[in-house]
Amino acid sequence: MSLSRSRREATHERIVDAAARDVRRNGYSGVGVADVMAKAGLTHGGFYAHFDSRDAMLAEAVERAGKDSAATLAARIEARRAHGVSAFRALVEQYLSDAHLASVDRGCVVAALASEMPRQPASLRKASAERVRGLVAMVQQALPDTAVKAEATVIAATLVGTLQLARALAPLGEGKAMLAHARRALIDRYDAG
Amino acid sequence: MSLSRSRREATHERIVDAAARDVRRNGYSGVGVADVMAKAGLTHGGFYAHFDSRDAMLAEAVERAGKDSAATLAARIEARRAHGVSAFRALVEQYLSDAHLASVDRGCVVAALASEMPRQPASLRKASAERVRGLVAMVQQALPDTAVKAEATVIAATLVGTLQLARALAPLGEGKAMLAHARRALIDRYDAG
DNA sequence: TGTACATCAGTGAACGCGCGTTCACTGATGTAC
DNA sequence: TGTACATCAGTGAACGCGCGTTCACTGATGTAC
Repeated sequence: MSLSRSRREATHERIVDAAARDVRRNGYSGVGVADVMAKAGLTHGGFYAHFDSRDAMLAEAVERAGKDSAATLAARIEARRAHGVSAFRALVEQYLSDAHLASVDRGCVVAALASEMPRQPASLRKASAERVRGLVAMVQQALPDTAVKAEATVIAATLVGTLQLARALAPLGEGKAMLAHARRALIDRYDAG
Repeated sequence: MSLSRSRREATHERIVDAAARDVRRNGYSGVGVADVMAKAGLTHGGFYAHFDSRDAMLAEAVERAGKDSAATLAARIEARRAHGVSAFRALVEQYLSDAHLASVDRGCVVAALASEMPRQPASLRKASAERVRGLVAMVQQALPDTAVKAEATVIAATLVGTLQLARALAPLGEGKAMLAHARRALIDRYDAG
């Protein structure tokens, strides 16, 4: 039984992982049950043994996507701090990096989904809003411990907005310049030291 | 013939108008052919006499939505300038107003769609990217004519990001406070005079 | 001015496909004795 | 240790619905003479 439970849980993880990427790449409405199951190496029939509904899976996927990218970002910040870079600078440089511009499906779930969040059913909205708060908290933590902490929401909004607009313009080449400009503006403003 | 052409054109306008609202309220994938036609007072059968495809209609709808909200915003800015308010302050106060938070379907198309733009087919991406440039141009125009003009993209990103995050958190009450904070931050920073 | 014909915007039924959901079944893993 | 039974994760076919697209047709508007 313990063996079978761990197997079931491992399968569940694989499904959520696949969905966490698909939801960032394709949006809420672009995640298909059969598709996700296939990516997890399964057939679609077994889906409802794992989730009550497609929406329930999406809620888990959003949470997973948020926690994954938060962990990646936190690790990156730590690594750069070890090299003497400030947490805030590391956060900005990572969030607004060319790599983040390109890898939507591994990146920030808020940037990937923000404009769609208000249209989701309640349970999904809730899971999504939680990711927004997570991002704001992360920015706040990276900020030097002064009165600037109050600026966390505006900074988070600037990060998200910049990445989104850069992606919208990306294949046309204007995206990277936009990122570079925003990196400089934010670092000059909040990390002058 | 001139009469029939104007009738056809008037119908076309009605369809695009309905779609311009629906695409902001429901996203690209939330716009249905039959739905839009019904809102324009028609049956769905006549749709393909007006557009080559659903995507072609969406491209027109995005353009229309952008130009409409830009015109509304410009008029609002002019009105407030007549009362001695600076263009930039008027822009920020209008864009980050509680009214704009609530009325997605009449508001900025970039804020309504940004995270979905990279996922659209080429023709739609192009129309959408054009709206991003339009917004940046509008911000640039409202900025006092100094070196700050270069900040237009970051400011546009902050406006878009703030509105989106506020909407994502809106029903939970955190949205309005977020807007108020961002208004103050932007005005203090760029409109201190 | 009036009649016959042509054009054209819009109608409504139907087609086809994708996709979420259901369900009877299979094969493997675990339990009872 | 071995045999019979129970549990359970996963399979694959099928259902039902929404929706984009097509098409033959209608009724009204405009043109020819």
